[in-house]
Amino acid sequence: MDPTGQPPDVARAPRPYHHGDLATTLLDAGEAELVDKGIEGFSLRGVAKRAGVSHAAPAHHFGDVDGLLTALATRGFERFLARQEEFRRQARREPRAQLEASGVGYVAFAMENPALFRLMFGSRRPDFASPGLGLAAQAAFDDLARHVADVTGNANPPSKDRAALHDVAATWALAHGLADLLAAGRLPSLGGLPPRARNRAIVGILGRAVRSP
Amino acid sequence: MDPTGQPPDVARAPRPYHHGDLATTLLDAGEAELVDKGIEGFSLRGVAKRAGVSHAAPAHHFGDVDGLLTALATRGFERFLARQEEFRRQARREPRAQLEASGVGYVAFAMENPALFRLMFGSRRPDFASPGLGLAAQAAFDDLARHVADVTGNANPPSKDRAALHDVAATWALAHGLADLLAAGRLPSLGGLPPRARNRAIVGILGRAVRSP
DNA sequence: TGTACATCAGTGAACGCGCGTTCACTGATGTAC
DNA sequence: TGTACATCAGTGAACGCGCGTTCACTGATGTAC
Repeated sequence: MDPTGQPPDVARAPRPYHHGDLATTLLDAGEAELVDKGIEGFSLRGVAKRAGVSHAAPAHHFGDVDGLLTALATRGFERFLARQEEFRRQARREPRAQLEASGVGYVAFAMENPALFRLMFGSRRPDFASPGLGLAAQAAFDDLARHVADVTGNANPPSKDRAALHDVAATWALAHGLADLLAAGRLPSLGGLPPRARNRAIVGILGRAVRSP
Repeated sequence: MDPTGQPPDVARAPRPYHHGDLATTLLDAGEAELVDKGIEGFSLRGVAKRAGVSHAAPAHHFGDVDGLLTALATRGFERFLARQEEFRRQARREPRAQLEASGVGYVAFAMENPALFRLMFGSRRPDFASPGLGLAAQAAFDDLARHVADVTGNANPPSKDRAALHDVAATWALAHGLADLLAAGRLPSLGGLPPRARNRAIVGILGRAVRSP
């Protein structure tokens, strides 16, 4: 319990009329709302309440509720890529190790942010036709495809080359399937392992997707 | 346009006071509602309207809205298994061909019923602790695990044997990832192929999950 | 440095709506005798 | 075969609620001169 007896998310000092960075605060509050209520129970008023702001305030930054969800998904894809990069930075430079690190990061992100992952991959509410979200999602795909190509040595675009398509589809599907099942709590015998053992298992499984040339 | 000028889902003859099989009608209407509105826009009143029945009627059969969603997911898992069996029946008896057919059926079901698939695998609203749904979901997993074991020749339970766990996790994740991505319209270069070519590609990809002994 | 003014960001009341659920009811069906 | 009665299945009105959005407003900030 907070010793002042105040709820921890209420500012002690009188908050200035202007917030400073309400957009970011609202995105953080939106993520918390997603975690708590799921996409199905997500509401603009709930987000505003979490942010400690009147329920009409978000409109100034995101337009309507779908605008906020689109922004949340966009930031989600950016973090998704960043998480994969983090794992790659700690891995050997060799293409295979880099691809494995990407896959582990893919799955780790989903397990760390299951509600956000669902918004990004399992909801129709964000506007994927909006340029920001469209580009962020495409960037994640392109990044994975590039790392697959580095391993196979096949630089042809998947849309033109059947082998390239199969390689990238297999890798993506394997990572995505593990991510989705583990985020949902399916596969408990894998998800319940301690993190290091789990990541080792994931690397072993992901290795089946593509073979080096 | 219907030549009688009547909406096709309105009965011509006065409907008797008792419906006969309202439970099934409501499940069908629920699936249509899912397809149209998604899980996020799903409402009991919408389902009742589709079924041509007062909005209080569903309570007699399913209790509340979550009861209906749980029943929908349960029937979904039963159909999911049945669809895989259909593909297996048309395949060679050899274990590898049977497993491939299961995977193709897994993906086909998801592409044919994307909204239902999402309810089954991507929503927290159905009550997975209810015996009916719990058993139906477990049966689907057990079925897949059995076919994986038939291919690998490893009969140890995945919870005890690491190799068995990796094999079943890899197969499930690969099928599930393809299903989820294709159902969502991601992977258009694969999803856009004509059905026969698509299934051939899926078989090729699924084959990477496990190796025969 | 001061002042007028435009713009921006957040407020709080109000709106209309669709929702899930409850409730007393009524029509239909099944069963006991 | 008839009748009384219990049970079942569906109705329609009513409830209270939380929602997204609109709106006139006000406090704060930035800028031109």
